[in-house]
Amino acid sequence: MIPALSVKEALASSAPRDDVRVQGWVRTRRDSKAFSFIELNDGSSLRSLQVIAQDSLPNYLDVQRLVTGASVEVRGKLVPSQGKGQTWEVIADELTIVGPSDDSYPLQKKGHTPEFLREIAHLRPRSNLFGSVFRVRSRLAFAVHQFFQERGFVYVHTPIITGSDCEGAGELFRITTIDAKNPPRTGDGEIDYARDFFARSTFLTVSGQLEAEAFACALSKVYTFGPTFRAENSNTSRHANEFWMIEPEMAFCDLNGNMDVAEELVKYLIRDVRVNCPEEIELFGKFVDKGLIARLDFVLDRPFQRISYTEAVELLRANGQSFEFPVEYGTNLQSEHERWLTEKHFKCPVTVFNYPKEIKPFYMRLNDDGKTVTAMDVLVPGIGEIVGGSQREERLDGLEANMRRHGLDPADYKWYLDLRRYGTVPHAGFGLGFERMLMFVTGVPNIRDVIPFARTPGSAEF
RNA sequence: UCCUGAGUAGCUCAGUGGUAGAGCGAUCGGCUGUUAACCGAUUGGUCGUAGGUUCGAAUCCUACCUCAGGAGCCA
Repeated sequence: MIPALSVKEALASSAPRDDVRVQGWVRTRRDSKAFSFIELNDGSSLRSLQVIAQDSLPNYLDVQRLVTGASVEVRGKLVPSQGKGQTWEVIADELTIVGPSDDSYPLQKKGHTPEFLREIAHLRPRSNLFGSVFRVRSRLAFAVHQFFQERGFVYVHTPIITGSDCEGAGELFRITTIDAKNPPRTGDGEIDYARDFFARSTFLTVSGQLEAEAFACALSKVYTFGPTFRAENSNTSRHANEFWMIEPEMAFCDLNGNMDVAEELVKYLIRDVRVNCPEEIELFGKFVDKGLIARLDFVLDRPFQRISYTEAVELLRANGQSFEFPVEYGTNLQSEHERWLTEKHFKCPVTVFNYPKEIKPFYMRLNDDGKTVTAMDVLVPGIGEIVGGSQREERLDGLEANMRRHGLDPADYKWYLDLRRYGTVPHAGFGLGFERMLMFVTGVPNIRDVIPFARTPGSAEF
């Protein structure tokens, strides 16, 4: 049997072919006098392949009953199309109905709302929009690895199950094999996790950063790319409880180097998708966000705006713009403030750095002013924070002091402190939200629509 | 978790106290190298759930559920 051709390969053909085999799902079918047009899609490309099924086929009556959603295999000739709209089509010599469908198939030829498609998450990749989103997702993940591998970074698989329960990166999902109906108890009646599976409390990771630091202090430049779990009851278009995060960590690197890599990475990813997913980006520009392509190109063309937290606060206050929440030094910037900076004032991605130490986690390096730490956030229009990172505190005394100030016991972080005890080096890293990056390059406004099967509060059906 | 809004046919929606509607889809027929085809007919409903007000509720009230937008948390 001849090998099957993907729809993408068939459409890219440079010459007619006498004998081809294609497989896929029927997007739509139209009857003509003596034959039937079938649009065949196999997800290899946004476009479908037109198949001509003539009434001379022995199973033509069955072919005429084919409805959207059915799967078929076609053997025939790839020929130049007589009609407009496509260069190639397949004249079927043999059409096998692999799996029929029926009128209860929920996807129609017409457009559906993303909210409806979310309810049929198992079928939505068969739509143009979601097929495109997930092809881009695959390409974007590849580009992430390409970026780091080209630059000599080592990919590290940090653990999914972790015992670090106080990183300050949000609520955690507990991992346990304890019988909820009959848990072991300590003397004072509390659940005794020392008798749990790992002989201690364990959780799904909220960040691979601490482990990545250990590897950076050995392999110099590393990155992680994997799932992350936060048990936050967040109900927004840009939060999910399971998401993927990219976390580079670099030894002998300071805040400026960190900001350079973050900016380079974001631009690299945009450029890669622009070049390698042109049809998908065009679709998003047409049906999802009319300003998408102009915005992506604009971001590629100019440097990100860099501004210290202090300068940002001054700028926001000086502007006289009335905000719902007041701008005050020492508090986190509100979403409306970030939006104003990226969308109204600079109209491009903005990297804000050197935040007050009170509002940032213990591991960030204290600046010489004694008031700020080397934090940096990359904010992008429409989404807000897409990158969060810092130069890490590499001085043992300083790190221990930070821990105490945050109410943490240094004894719980012995291995992490060892990194400062033995051959400490300045190092820095950041986290890039993979889905947020995907939202940015596709223009898709809801994180639930860039994850195959999204996990959000009250929702884990699929 | 808080604030706001919305749940009516498979989908998108109209219907503000008096017989449940349209477009699309689907089905059947016609026409046609068609391509979000076209023409005609047919099909289609616990009006989110449970209470309440009223002679009468899709419509007014209460609670709950679900979804969306915004806020907080952050990636």
